[in-house]
Amino acid sequence: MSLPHAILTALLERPSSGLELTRRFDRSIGFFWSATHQQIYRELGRLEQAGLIRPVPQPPSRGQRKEYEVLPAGREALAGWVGEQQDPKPIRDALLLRLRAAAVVGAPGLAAELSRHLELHQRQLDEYREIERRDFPAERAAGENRLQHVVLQAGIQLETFWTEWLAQALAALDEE
Amino acid sequence: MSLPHAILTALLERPSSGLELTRRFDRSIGFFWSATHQQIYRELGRLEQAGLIRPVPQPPSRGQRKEYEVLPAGREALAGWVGEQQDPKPIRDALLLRLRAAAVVGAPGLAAELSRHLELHQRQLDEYREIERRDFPAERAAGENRLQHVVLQAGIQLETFWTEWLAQALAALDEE
DNA sequence: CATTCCATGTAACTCGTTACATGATTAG
DNA sequence: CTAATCATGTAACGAGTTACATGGAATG
Repeated sequence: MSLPHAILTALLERPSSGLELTRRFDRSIGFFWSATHQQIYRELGRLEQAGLIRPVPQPPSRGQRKEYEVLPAGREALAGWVGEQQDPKPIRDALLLRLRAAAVVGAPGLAAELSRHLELHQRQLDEYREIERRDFPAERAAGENRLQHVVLQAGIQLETFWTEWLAQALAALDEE
Repeated sequence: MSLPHAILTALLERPSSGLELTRRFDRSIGFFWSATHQQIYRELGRLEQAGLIRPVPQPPSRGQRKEYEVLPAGREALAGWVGEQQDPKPIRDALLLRLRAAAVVGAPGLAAELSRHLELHQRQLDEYREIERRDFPAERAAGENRLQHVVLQAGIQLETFWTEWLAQALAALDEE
């Protein structure tokens, strides 16, 4: 049950319409919780139904955009969720599965696929590093956005892991 | 569409009944692709329907266990899947989301939760290391199970990342 | 013979994905 | 005026989860 809370967080950071949310779920928030516009509209409906958000009364009418804001009940629901106990999800990765399958049925073409993934992860890593340079310059490291920085670092370290591991895996595949 | 291929891989490694598969999905295979017995039985039905596996003719009747084995068509389907292009899934992690939410609504109790996760990941890491020591002793590193070892190393490195990052996150949370 | 465990399933639901629909605004 | 794009949705499906059902085998 994370999507509604992802949306509540996003709306607290800034009230938005469905499309704006969709855009934001392609960038910052989407870096660790992605969602399509279909999911978002469905969830906005449920959150409004549940009395956790409401459409903000509009400046006379700009097209048909519907801007939402979080109600006090929504903020409380989010705070409660943040404090819950939730066990980490076990790893679920198709690439690892494919490597294991390759050990049984052979691996033609897998090296190319690993290289491709390596490049994709490298690109993502570069993007995160760029964001870090822009948003968290070294000399005000202990600011109020310590938490955001730590979240970004998780992304950086995860992508670093993938690039390093994929290089290892390629080396191992070479020796087959 | 990974579950059917996970099952095909498992059955190629060793023909099994539904319950045996369930057990194996709690251990080795489950370390990167978990599944419940309900999922497994449903998928076994589909795979049999599709002509990719079949129940192996039974030694007169041992209870009601139904053992399955992979047919040639199943092996081909698996080999094809291994060679496909599949983009890596973006990160989707509720804990990172909760940290971001905590930056907005506050974080009472989050430190305790991070510590708890740290301990869980540490335990998982220890388990992987134990498996590595048992199944991949140093001096025959270049054997035929190079690929299995590389998969296990992914698990080890991922858990290592989490333990290190959680320590950082706890430190950051402390300074709030 | 009652209970527990083994073994295989059904049913109902939620979440995420893919394909499609519809009306309003803007650009050429 | 037409086409593109903005913005909000609906519908159908598949994968995963949770709760429950059923019957045989083994144990006291």
